[in-house]
Amino acid sequence: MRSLDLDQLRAFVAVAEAGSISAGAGRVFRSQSAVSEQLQKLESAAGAALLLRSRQGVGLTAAGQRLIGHARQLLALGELALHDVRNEVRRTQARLAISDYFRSDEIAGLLAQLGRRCPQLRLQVEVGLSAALAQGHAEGRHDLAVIMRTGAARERATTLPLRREALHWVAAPGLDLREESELPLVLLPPDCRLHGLAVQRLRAHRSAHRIAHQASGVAGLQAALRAGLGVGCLNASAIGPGLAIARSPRLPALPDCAFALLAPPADAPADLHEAAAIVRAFFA
DNA sequence: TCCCTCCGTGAATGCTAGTC
DNA sequence: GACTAGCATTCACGGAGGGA
Repeated sequence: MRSLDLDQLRAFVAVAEAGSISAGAGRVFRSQSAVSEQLQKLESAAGAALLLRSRQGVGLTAAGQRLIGHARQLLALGELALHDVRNEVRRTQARLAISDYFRSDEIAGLLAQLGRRCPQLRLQVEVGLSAALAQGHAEGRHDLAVIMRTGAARERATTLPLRREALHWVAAPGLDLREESELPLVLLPPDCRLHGLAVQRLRAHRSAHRIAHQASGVAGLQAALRAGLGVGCLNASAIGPGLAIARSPRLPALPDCAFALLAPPADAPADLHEAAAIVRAFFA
């Protein structure tokens, strides 16, 4: 009866994450040839090819993709077992803040991945407005924060770019704005960056407008837009079903927005830096 | 103590993509 | 086409550990 060797699994995960046997070998502090042989033994034990080898590096086969999730769980379980028998309690509190404009289905996927790959983390998640989250991070109330930015912002060493998205005017499909002397706006409160941006752009464009509905969160904002209460401003990935991009000469062009990660400080526990790396990889 | 097995290292080798 | 860099595999060798 063949069984899986934890050292071989560790090498396998390292190689898969590094993208090559050479790079993976460095991660497990072994020579490249030793890791190559470990992988061959693991494949022999598994009875299937796990890696697609090429001169540019390695990728995962279908079997490898199935195994890697189990491998991570087994390694995490092994760590947990060791800490248990040594009577060590290793739990790191991770206070994660995420912009409300970040897609909720992606938040679930991100948190699931963090839970799988960092089982020692005790996650505490807050979803809110980016300005408040950034302030919370600066004041040490959040360890990591995924925030949305519009326009130029002062860069800090701990600010890591994640991705850019287009901003759009959004409304229920078929909403007719021609009858409205003032554009009815559906926005979050004034401390929301998109609220300020939308109003500023409309003023510069000399488009008359009024706040028709002020929602407390993006879900409420989407619901109000779907109900036809007016036109709002959303990033591309937040335009959910039942909403469409609104086009009118009265609506000025909008800039792109950017999601960024406010990472933990350099002296933070290694678990938090690992979590930050996972968040970045999630966006890659 | 000897022998065997396992595992790791380093050198040699082969292959491919990129560069000049 | 020659050269180089980067990648993988193979092989010889040595150390550690276990059994007789």
